[in-house]
Amino acid sequence: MGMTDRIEAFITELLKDDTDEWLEIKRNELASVFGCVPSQINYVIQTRFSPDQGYIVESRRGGGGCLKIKKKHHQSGLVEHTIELTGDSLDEKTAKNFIQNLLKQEVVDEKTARIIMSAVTDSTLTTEQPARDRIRANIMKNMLHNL
Amino acid sequence: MGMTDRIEAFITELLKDDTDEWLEIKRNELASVFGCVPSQINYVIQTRFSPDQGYIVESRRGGGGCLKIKKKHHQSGLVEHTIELTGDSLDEKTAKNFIQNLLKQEVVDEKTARIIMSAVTDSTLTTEQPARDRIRANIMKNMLHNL
DNA sequence: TTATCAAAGGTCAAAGATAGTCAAAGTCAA
DNA sequence: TTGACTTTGACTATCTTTGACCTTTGATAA
Repeated sequence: MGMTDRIEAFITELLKDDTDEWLEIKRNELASVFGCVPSQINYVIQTRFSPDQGYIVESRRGGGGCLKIKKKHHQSGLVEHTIELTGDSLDEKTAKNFIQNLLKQEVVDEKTARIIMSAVTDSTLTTEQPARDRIRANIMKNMLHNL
Repeated sequence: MGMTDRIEAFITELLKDDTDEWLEIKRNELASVFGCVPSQINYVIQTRFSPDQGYIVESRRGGGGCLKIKKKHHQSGLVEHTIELTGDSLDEKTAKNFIQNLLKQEVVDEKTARIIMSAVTDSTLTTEQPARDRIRANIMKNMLHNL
């Protein structure tokens, strides 16, 4: 397991406790704990704690600055929320993030996630853009409705 | 016994232990153990651990990347047969029949059938023919491979 | 008050680490 | 000999790690 995965696991663990609260971390501090450069933390945040993956991140620079991370919670249910976010067009990467998020939140199991993923990857959707992203959005929404 | 057969045997042996778990291997590492080029591992995977042969393979590139292999649990000849029948083009009515048949034979449960159906109905596939039936076939085969 | 400085965090592109693809060359049995 | 299967390696795609340089903020000195 690489650096990024370890830092991800660390943050995820911290977030488990603070349900619904902001988790505050110091970028430089965390970096030195893991023995990596500070900008690696940004990479972790960008690739593992994006809005698509159900997180909100804010930050403050300067003295006493920090990163604040929070897990989103949805009143209307994650599935409905994901359908809304999908809209009329959906690219492959975002689709993947959505599915991973549903899996992480245990809304779907691993097998279902894989089946859904297999229906919306670029390798199966052989149409030209922008039709491809529109079809992907359609398929995604339909499947989610039938969860 | 050639290289490919030896690598196949090696992986099969490893899979025997992890029942129902993902087996993780490093492509480059395995290649150097067997003293072959890395791409030989891909050949082994393609010819010996394909979906048709009952395996699911995923992978990650980049630092910390790896191959993940898993033996599918419920091997049913019907799934493979359906994949064959699907071919390169599939109309809606036939798709529906296939899914109902899989359901009747209890190869898939109702929820899974519903999800698959929702991905291949005409109402989601908004492309013009004959592209529509080709995409439908793709989606169908991909999903079946991941059952 | 205002200029300046130090202490955060942000950006981006290059380098590094894996895996994938494809076609040419090699091998072997019928 | 020929055709199917195997082996190789050059080139490609993707993900991660690192570091130089940039921006923002709060504190402090003038």
